[in-house]
Amino acid sequence: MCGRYAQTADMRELMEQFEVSGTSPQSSLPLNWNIAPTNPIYIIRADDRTGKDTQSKKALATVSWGLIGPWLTDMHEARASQSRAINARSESIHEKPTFRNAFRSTRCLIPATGYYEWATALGQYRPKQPFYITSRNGLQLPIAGIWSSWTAPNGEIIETASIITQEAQGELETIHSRMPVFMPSDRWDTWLNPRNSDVNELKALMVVEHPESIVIARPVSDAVNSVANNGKELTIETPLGEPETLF
DNA sequence: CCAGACGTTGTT
DNA sequence: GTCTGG
DNA sequence: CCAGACGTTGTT
DNA sequence: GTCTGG
Repeated sequence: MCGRYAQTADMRELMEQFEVSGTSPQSSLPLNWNIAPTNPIYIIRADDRTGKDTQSKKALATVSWGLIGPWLTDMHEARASQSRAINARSESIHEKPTFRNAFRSTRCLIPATGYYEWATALGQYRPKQPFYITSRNGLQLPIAGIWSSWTAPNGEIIETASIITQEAQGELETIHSRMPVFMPSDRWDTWLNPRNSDVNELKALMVVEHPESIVIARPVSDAVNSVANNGKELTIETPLGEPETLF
């Protein structure tokens, strides 16, 4: 699922919606309607990693999309690892070597203006028909994620993040079998607090009744397929082509 | 013991 | 680094 | 996630 | 078919 998304808000807007009172990046990211794996992205995380901060202040940060296996030592392998670890299954995230440490200690929210989903071959839509999925209330989608820090051989510190997924529900199920985990605002502080490391409690936070009810999916053109394309037009609703094979 | 994986999605 | 498979 | 490459030697 | 790059 979520392998491409849009982030077209400025920092001020994100800091408002996510109540960021801690640190924030020195410079903002360019508006991007076609964010691809390994691209720079915004995340919201606890300002104080130790969890000693009782005010649970939140920070805005920029990281690279896709976690790096913590045992890796080679820059090239790290890059390859990132492309393969952009999504973490909520069902198994607590036991996967690539994700488990980050799940226990460094969770985050990944804000998305909207994300793209391509229809699967066996559904009711033309295979690869792209959809743009946004929040019904016009706010940013608060996607549950994890982040981690990796030190390259040359000493460079690379921070990365991955999106957590779950089984698709409701209407989204007709497009694709997976969807992101959306984190309700009343759970943000608990989710982000590094002191919370109980696997069962954390997994419970990812379970929401009718998570699909907060979003709406609209078909868009194939232009989004190529990462070379970028712009508001990628998100404009486009009529569906012939939905089924004619016989 | 050592070697090899370590991830997700979707699928003929 | 740590787990799984052989 | 999709698109595009998938190769070598020698060199303007 | 499978990997890399974006």
